[in-house]
Amino acid sequence: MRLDLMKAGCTDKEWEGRANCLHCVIRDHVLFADLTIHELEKLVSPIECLTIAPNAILYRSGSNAEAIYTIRSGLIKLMQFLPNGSVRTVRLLRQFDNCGLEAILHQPYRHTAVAIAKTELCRIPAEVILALKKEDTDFCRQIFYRMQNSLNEADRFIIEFSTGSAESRLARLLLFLAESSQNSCFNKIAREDIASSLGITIETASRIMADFKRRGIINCEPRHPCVCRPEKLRLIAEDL
Amino acid sequence: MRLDLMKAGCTDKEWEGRANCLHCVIRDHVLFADLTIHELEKLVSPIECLTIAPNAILYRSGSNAEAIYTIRSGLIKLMQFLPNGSVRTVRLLRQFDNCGLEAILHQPYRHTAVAIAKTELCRIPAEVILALKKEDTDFCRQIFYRMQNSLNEADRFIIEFSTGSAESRLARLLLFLAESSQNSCFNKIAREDIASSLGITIETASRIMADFKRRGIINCEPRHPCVCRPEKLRLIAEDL
DNA sequence: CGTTAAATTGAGATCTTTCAACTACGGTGG
DNA sequence: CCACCGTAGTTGAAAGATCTCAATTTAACG
Repeated sequence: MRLDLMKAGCTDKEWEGRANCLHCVIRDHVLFADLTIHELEKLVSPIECLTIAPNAILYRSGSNAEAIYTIRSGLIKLMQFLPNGSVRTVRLLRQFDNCGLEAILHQPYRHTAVAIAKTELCRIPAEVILALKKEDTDFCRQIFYRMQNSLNEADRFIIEFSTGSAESRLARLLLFLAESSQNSCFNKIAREDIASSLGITIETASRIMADFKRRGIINCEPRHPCVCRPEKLRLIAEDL
Repeated sequence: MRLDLMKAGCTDKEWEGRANCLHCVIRDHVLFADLTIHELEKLVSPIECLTIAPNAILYRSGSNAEAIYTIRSGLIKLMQFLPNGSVRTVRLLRQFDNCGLEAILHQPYRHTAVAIAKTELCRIPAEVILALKKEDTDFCRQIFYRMQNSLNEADRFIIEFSTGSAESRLARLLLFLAESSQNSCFNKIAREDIASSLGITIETASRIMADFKRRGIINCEPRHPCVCRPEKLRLIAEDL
């Protein structure tokens, strides 16, 4: 796997590789929600939007954390390597989620971040955060909020993806993946990613997915997103 | 179980129920490490130290978060209830750890916090934090640091206590419990707490503990802390 | 269309749970 | 001091879940 960053305009194609946070479509949800247009204008220059392809590595565990990221669309996994050589996914990040917050504390990245799907993100250098923090004390609240959100997601990973039978954990994962879509569908996800997210083997993940298909709980046509039945998945998720 | 808070002097017995943060023995590790004595004096009054007994509930999930806590000694579990009625421990907190950081964001507590052992803690009302944040922008850094630390611990819970066989998870838990002591010992812990921390059943927890005793890996005399052999536990922890 | 990686499936071994019975321990009250 | 009680801990046996390893099929991609 190699780093494969493709720069892209933030919202406007003409601004290739440069952020246009003033007109950003997700601005209300991102880090600068509380800032005035004026404050924003001074600081946006070093911020860039980028798009990374599936399997691209955003950053590596242990490397120098120079920026934090906000996900605009797509799916990112945060992985951690175990002493015995295996790997565990500890977080799945989606739209509005943040990663790399370690950068604010000048600590090295604690995970390896890899795109599962094509992902668009905003890259905010640590200096920008530190500058904003100095100028605007209320800006801290935004960071608190982001960190608290990460903690929520971490708890959710323990509760939903690391508790109960493999079948109910997988049901919860599919519900999670389908959460953001209106028509209960989710993009293809590798069995290996399912397995490392749930702490099970690839074979078990495959068997349960096959079983869900046979029972008509999910429907995955090649080249298309999978469609699922949330009511049925919820029954399995709660072990009823 | 009922709330059983016993107030105790912070460091000086004469200050019963009131904090004496200026002379606090763990001051360098706690939230106010970066503040001057002068800044501290103005704010310590509403802070109190308290000691809670085993099984005492520090706060309940969903209740109004009015204060954050720093643990001075002891062991606290953060629990979360599942839709199906069972319960999962998502964090084990020890000396220097914090909980209830939700208070800073005026969010309700997200866990139920219960003492596993007799625990001493400092209680810092949310207003104190907010006041300090206003006066001292660098104070935010301390909060960032605490939150980042909570994230570390959450990841650790996933990696160490929710990954691999029940045996290696339990070995990692015992290493965690013995971590702070010089002579590799840890206090008695209920099988139920082991089970809810590792996502296994009480019986499995009991069987593995019994097996560890038989193999001479741990030695638990009644009325005494357990003594363990970290080298052996590490081999099991890493599945070698 | 061929090549390669990913996904699927089967069968047996191993691990974990379940449920039930039993034991040990720490109080409490006589 | 001891008998009693309730809770927590232990153990056994069988069922069920998951893993391992190997073989096979399918899908993806140039």
